[in-house]
Amino acid sequence: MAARTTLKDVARAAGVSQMTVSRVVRGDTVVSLRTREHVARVIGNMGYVPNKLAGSLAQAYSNQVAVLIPSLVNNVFASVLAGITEELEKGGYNPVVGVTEYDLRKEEAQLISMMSWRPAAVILANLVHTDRTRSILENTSVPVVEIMDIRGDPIDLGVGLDHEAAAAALADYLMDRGYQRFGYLGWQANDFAAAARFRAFRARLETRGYGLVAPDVYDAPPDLPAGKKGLEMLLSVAPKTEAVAYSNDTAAMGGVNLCLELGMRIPDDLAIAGFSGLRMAQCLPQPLTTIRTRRRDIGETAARNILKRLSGTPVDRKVDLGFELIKGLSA
Amino acid sequence: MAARTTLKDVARAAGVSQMTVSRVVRGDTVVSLRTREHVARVIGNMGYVPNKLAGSLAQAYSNQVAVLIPSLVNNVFASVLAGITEELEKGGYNPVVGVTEYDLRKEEAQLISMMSWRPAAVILANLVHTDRTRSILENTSVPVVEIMDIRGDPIDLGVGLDHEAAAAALADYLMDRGYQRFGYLGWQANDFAAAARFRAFRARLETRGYGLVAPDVYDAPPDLPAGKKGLEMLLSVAPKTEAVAYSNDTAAMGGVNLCLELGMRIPDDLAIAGFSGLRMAQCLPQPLTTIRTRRRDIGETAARNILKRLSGTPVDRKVDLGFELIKGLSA
DNA sequence: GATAAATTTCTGCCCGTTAACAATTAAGTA
DNA sequence: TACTTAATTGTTAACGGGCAGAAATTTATC
Repeated sequence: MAARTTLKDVARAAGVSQMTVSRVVRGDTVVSLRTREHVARVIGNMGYVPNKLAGSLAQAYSNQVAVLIPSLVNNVFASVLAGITEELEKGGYNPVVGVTEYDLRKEEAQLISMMSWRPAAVILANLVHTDRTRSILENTSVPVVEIMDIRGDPIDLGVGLDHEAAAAALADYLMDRGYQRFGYLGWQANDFAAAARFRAFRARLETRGYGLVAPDVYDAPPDLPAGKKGLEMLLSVAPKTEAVAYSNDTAAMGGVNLCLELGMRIPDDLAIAGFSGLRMAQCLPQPLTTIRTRRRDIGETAARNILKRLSGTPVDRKVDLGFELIKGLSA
Repeated sequence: MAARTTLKDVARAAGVSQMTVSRVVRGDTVVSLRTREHVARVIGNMGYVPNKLAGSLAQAYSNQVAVLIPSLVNNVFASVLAGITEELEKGGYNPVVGVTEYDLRKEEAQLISMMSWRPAAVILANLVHTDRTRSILENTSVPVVEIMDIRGDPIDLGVGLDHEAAAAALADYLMDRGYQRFGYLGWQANDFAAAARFRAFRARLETRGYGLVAPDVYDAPPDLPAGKKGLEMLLSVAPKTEAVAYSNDTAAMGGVNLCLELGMRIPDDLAIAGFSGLRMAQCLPQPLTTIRTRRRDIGETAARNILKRLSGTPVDRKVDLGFELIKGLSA
């Protein structure tokens, strides 16, 4: 409503120079205690809020960190973001979130938009980007962290896990358990990490002489209803399937639900495995067999490494947080 | 790495004036097509990204919208945020997200931090805030939307539903179905909307002569495991409970799971109701009885009203998106 | 070729803040 | 008292672009 009060206004009201007010705002102790208290009081009375646009412009530096994630509704990224947010806050930084919807074009557009705010760092998912995105990231002077997937070379820093190794581990486990006829249900053709898992899973089966009865990658959000429908379709095509691996726990829960409805026993009639290790899936009547990833940790580590880098501390270029096979009762 | 390229650099490289480049960047059609294309090409080659700090500073205007939500991990807010994000994008605005963790102090701190970026608008949850927060919001000239709960008077704009009415409707439904011994499981004492639902639910029971066997509001994230444990505790205290209302679908699913494990039949041995209408809960073997709220719509409407307001179109001060009682098979 | 219309440039000044340097004041010392 | 030294406070010039208005240039029209 009212015209914003600026440094100048405060300075005039307090009878000091703008520079002095600026110093007080930033808690610079060179200002004498007396003036500091005086100015602080005036600031309080006038309800002055410093303008970071101007501040950052002058400093060529901001406390905003650009975060580009594929989806917010996906619990995995929500956790990652929660970790990022919490850790960044400790260093006085704020995340600015952009959602890419697994679309590299949108990622690029979002990145450009965010770069124009001169963020202090960039966090984004996976290692696959458009040429333009790469070029921008390679030429920026701020830290860049690529999270989730760490196969391959990060542009600057990387934090995550080896999705192929994880998928292979799951395949091995299922084969070791004696299953022979496998199905795979994955979604989002452009979720590169998920796609990599799918390929690695199939490849591992093949190295041991097995294969997929009906490999399928649809293009729909991998949620519970999709998991249910997907399994229905799979079973209609390949009714003798013994074990189904899902690209995602939520979808796997849909599969479990379908079995409950159809009266199929898990894992005897059909074994089901997921990916992520959502707590929720461990609360099913039969805890889900799945791969636990350290989502929150990934976010925290990414943020922590940014803080380190910004403060000049050396940082590991690549952090593998690993994964854990949860041997549930569903497979 | 390289010193940033600025308008001036582009102008020099393209052999035109800064003003012309500036016009091209902003898509001003007064520039001839030829020059526009030429300059655009140079911009592309040089990887120039305009500095919005400078632009916004000059214009006292930004395209960032501050969004303060209680939690990201909670699917409800993730959906709301998805709606906000998508709709804001259409108008060329970007959300800057802050998480308050249901803490009014954090909300205040986040708000102050965000206001210093001169956002074009503010979206935050519920109508309860600290005095300082209220005062900041009342004195700002930008649109403010309070979402989720619309009982009471919004500071500027409001979009959501009447949580008390929703809880009362659920209570009525359960009583009409003939249940007599009710339990309630809610979490997060400082989730004001949830608290209001709890009170309204209990109040409605009482107006018809019923009551809660063991009212409980814990302080933990209301997720599936919590819903399971909560029900365990409730049943140990009040084994004869006939119907349990949860403050949240996710937690309710935990209750359903416990019943499955214990071999209790739903709704004969125990009726269960939730709140939110998550799609996931409709995929259970027995779809959950619950209240469907229009989460995504709330986000979209909030964002749309901001766009309207910013473009000078008149806007409804308060939008009630209502709710819908889903008569599932769990109660 | 003259005149009007469409483009493009130029020149300042402003946005609100900060870094670097300069100036002032107070305190301490010989 | 004069002279250092340290502690404070002030001044100036960016930071990168936007906007305004007048002047200069090019292009189109008759």
